[in-house]
Amino acid sequence: MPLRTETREKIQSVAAEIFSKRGFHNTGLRAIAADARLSIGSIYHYFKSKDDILLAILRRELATWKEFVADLERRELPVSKQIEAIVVQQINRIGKERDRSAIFLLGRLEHSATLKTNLVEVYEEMARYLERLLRTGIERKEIRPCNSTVVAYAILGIIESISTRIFFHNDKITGILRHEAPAELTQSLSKWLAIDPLPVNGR
Amino acid sequence: MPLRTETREKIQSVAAEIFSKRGFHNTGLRAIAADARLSIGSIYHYFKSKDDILLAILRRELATWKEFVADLERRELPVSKQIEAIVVQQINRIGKERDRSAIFLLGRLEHSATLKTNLVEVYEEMARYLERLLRTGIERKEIRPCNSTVVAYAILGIIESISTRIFFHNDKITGILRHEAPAELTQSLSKWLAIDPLPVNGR
Amino acid sequence: MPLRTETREKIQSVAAEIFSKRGFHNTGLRAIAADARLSIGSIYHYFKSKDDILLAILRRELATWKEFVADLERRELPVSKQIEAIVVQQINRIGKERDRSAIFLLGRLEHSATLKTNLVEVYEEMARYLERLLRTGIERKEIRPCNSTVVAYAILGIIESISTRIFFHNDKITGILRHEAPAELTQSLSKWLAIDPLPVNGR
Amino acid sequence: MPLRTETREKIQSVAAEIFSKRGFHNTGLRAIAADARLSIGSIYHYFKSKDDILLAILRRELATWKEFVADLERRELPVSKQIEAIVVQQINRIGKERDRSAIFLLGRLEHSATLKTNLVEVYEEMARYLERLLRTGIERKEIRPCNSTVVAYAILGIIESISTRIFFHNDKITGILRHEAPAELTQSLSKWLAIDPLPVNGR
DNA sequence: TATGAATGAGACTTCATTCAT
DNA sequence: AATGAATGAAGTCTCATTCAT
Repeated sequence: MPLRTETREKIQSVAAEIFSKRGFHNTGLRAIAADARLSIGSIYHYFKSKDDILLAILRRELATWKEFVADLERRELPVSKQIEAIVVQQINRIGKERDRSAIFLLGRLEHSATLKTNLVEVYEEMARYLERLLRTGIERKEIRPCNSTVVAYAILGIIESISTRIFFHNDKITGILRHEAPAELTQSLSKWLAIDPLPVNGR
Repeated sequence: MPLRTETREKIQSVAAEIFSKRGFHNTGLRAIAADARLSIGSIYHYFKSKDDILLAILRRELATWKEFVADLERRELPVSKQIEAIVVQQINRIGKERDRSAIFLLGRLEHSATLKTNLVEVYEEMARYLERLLRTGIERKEIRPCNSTVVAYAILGIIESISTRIFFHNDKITGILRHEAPAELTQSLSKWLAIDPLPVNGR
Repeated sequence: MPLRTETREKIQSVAAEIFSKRGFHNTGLRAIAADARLSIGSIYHYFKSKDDILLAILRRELATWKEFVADLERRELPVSKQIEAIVVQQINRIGKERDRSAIFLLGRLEHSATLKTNLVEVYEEMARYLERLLRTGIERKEIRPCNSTVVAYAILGIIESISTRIFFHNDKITGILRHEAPAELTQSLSKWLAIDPLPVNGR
Repeated sequence: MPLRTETREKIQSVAAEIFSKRGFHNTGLRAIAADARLSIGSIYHYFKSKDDILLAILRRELATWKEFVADLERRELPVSKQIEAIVVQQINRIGKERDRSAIFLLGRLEHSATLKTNLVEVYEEMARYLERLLRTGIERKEIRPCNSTVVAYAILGIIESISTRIFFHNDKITGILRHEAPAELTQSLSKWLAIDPLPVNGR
């Protein structure tokens, strides 16, 4: 018999999947209840509102992200490797864990004013994290001096765009992105952020 | 007395602004009617449904984009300059023409299944265009060989991410992005896509 | 074709009748809509919520009451006659204008916290009015000195109790109350509030 | 370990308090369960429905009332003293025993059609009792001839109105009513019901 | 061309009640 | 005896759309 926790997680997973695929407003509680094999009423034992479900999903996603980046830091990888790892990991997760890779898909959902703050905060928190990472890399001269704010949002945009494309389609391009994006982006990022070679011999 | 066309455009502009800001589902026809100083009934003289308004907006946006890129081609700029122009122009439009810069904001709106196809097509059409452009650049040896599909989506993601951030907020970061993103991204793209220097003296 | 105002009044009257009879919480919008021969949705053109309907009813009732007492004052009746008139008129209205005699039936309805304030205020306003009237009577020596606060609430209670009994039943007692309460209460009030006769010749 | 009976009484007391304060429909079983420190399920061991709880409360209140009036009769007080005692005692109980003074507050609660009969019966039973008492007083020439039905409902209304005002508020007026109502009403009732002095000398 | 009252389907949510444990 | 997860009916409310004027 499912424990409280299991049912809650079930609802969250199911909702994450449907929200990601169809959007928040296009997903009725009927659909969530049906997929979770529960009555609509039951959902309200576990979440106090539909908004609350989305918030729980986002909190879980954010926690996962934080664990992941904390782990990267602990391993004391060079900054460029950390960024690479973040990009590659997010892209690889899409499709493998559809219900748990929603952070980039949900963050931009249409939202009530109440939710907006929370959703935006998740995205902003990731941006702040990347910014700090970039600045550290610049200080340590591991990457070239660049505008960390601009580059942070650019990197998030890349992840989001490619993740979304993979998530929502299943065609030839999906395959290309899934298989080739990690290598291409690794190379792109390395060129993008590489320290400029010293001019050997100024004119 | 406004002509049919003017009223139609008015509705479109008003709707583009509100859809962008609040989302498609969070925007009722009442709100559009109020902002356009029209009755709800009148809107149905110009558009056959709410979905239809969104479609019209997207078609207009796509046309604008096509004109813009056609112009770039006509001027026979080098590929890297064309890409640069596309990125910079989109970012500069945000905030200046809120009601006409919606393409990147609307493309990711939650949508009914019916609309989904159309919205995605716009995004895909832009991706296809960038892909072709990149391949041309590679052929002409103006940019380094890269996976044009991956890079195309990456560039769209960058534009989208930064545009969105500028559009929805008005804080210090907004300022940074607005003023510094064009230069930073120009530089980033140039490094990213630059032809690898010939190894001076192969081993 | 009914004007906006007529429909609004229709809803109000219908709702007043049902609320009075069955209570606020036991009355669904379905019932109001059905009795008003309208769709549920339509009701929301005229009232922004179910609470709002109740508020509108109370405001109308209070206005009626105020007109009535203002008229009494204008006619410069002695205080005891005014009180008598108030009591008798309220009792006579019950049954004649079921949809417009709701003030004493609605004031004590179960209510949301939001409504509570408004509902209570109506009742309190009537109490305050009676208090002032009693004090005036005492000053003018038209009625005996008494605690105007206590007596004001007592009079309201009498009206409420008898009105309610008439409203909700239709039996022998209803008839007795309807026909005999005015005379009995007139006499009762006169004894209750009469100036004590001077002891002619104290033993 | 609480005995069945103690738990049952606990539920009843808690429910009486909340029903009185917030109303029947505004009180969920969750609230009762929480206040009684019980699970919702448990409540259904002691009462077969929410309605049943209210009925039990009313039956208890009615029993208390009957005991009280039986005691008055046993003491063979004059009728006017009995009425006085009833009025004063009810008013004094409010605030002292919030959970057991509910009869006048509950009697007018909104109720399902099923409950209506029962609730009304309690009120009617009190009215019948007062009527009989008044008629006895008239027969015994202890009080003036009056319409016992009308006066019975009037007295109930007075008690109800003042009790309610005390129960739901806590302001200056609450204090006035609590402290001065017993004396004022005692005096009022005595004047109201006093035997008319014999005309000394006809004509 | 323009209006806005009217509609009805469907949204989210609450809650008394049941029942397996 | 006690629990609380699960249910499903009913509640209030929103909104795109229609249509008589």
